[in-house]
Amino acid sequence: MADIKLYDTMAREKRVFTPADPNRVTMYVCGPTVYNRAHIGNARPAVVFDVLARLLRHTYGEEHVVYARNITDVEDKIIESARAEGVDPSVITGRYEDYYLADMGALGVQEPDIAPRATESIAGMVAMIASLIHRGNAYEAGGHVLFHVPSDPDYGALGRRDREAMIAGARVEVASYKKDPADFVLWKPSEPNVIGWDSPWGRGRPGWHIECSAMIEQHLGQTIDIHGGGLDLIFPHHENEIAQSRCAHQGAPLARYWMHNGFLSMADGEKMSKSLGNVVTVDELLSQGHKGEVLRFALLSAHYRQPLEWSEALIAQSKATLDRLYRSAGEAEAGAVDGRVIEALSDDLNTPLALSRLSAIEDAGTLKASGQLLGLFSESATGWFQGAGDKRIDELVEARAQAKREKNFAEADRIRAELAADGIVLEDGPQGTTWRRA
RNA sequence: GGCCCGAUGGCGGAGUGGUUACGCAGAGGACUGCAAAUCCUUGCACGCCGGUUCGAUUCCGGCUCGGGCCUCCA
Repeated sequence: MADIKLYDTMAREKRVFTPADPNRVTMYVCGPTVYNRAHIGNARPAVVFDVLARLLRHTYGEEHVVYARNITDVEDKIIESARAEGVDPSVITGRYEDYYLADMGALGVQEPDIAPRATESIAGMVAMIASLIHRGNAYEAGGHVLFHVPSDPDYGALGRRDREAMIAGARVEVASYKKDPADFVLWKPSEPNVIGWDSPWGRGRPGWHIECSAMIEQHLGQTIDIHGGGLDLIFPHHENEIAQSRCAHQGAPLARYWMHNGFLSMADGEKMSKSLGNVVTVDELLSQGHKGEVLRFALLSAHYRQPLEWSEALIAQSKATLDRLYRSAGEAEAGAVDGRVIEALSDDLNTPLALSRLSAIEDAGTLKASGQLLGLFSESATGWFQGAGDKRIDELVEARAQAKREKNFAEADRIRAELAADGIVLEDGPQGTTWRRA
């Protein structure tokens, strides 16, 4: 079995991946806060870590990988949305969770083994917060419970930043009840009309970071193998998760490998983000007629740590390449996965290299299996090119064949043009004519 | 201001101390009634300036440009 190497953000280098227990490889990825539709940038980590999960399953066995991706369903933006629509927050979260799963599913993302919701782990959060208070790492102030950053001498290791820098660069006013400017919220009070849970510190709701720590503890254990997420989560989110979990667990590290995906940018080179308003949602792209698998291919065409500029040209190139791969794979049954593809993926998930190696595969069955490891070839070539069958097309194709037999090329070309107007491309081969949707 | 990352041919994008993937697009050819698809051929790329070296796109330093993070944005 080839070694898998992963770039570990903590170590700042590629490291050979050795799970603590090869029979139970654990991975946790920060999932969505469900208050709006996922944009294509949000889809990158879902797709990237989906590929990693597939690779791990292929390497360690289907039953030996536990992949969790959470749903953050309590958060102030959710509360704002619910208030704006005049509905219960659960209406918002239920709706966007469904959308999220549908959108990711369209991109060929398999559902993780566990998809914990924050609201279902409140008890674990309360227990962890109580433990942190007990150990002197957290304190109650002004109705809040705060993590006291100076109580953790190792704070800041992931992002490599010292507290002076963090404080100097802070963009937000420091709340007066904080003992230290870097302290962050574990629990905050909820007004009577806001969602909340009873706790030793009064009715309130959890801060963002404690959610992940508690869900990881509950579902995967104190130390997991891989923790993933977007680059922007390194600080403060993952830094805070690390501090909370380590302090609550007598120094046990939260994760043995930290992985972070780079960002998508738009044509102007700027990061795609909600606050900049330059987002395009997965749903919009699908509505424009782009196939989910094409979008997936586009997302995988750059290495996950590299920036990727999202553009129409990228989508078009991805489609052209995928079309050709589908032709090569044809209707073949999946065979064994190509070793060179595994090798590429095993080298820190080098998907562009893996994709290029797909082109070099001779055997259709090997190609199909290898593509499927990347989440491609979700359907047969016929399904890919034709979609649902169409009797009218079949009739026109037959009529054209008749015209060709009669050497009536004018009529044959007229029919071909008629179909072309509907986006149907004809291909004459030795076994007759086939058609596909362009 | 602090920290970090990137810079490869028309486009996407690997990789490497010396011979420079692959894909898309383009060009030429074969095939085709014409196309499409396919096959073959083709393509003066490694941001700038120094350094190390017999030799650097690849290592080191500086610069320029671009991007990201700096309290809840994947």
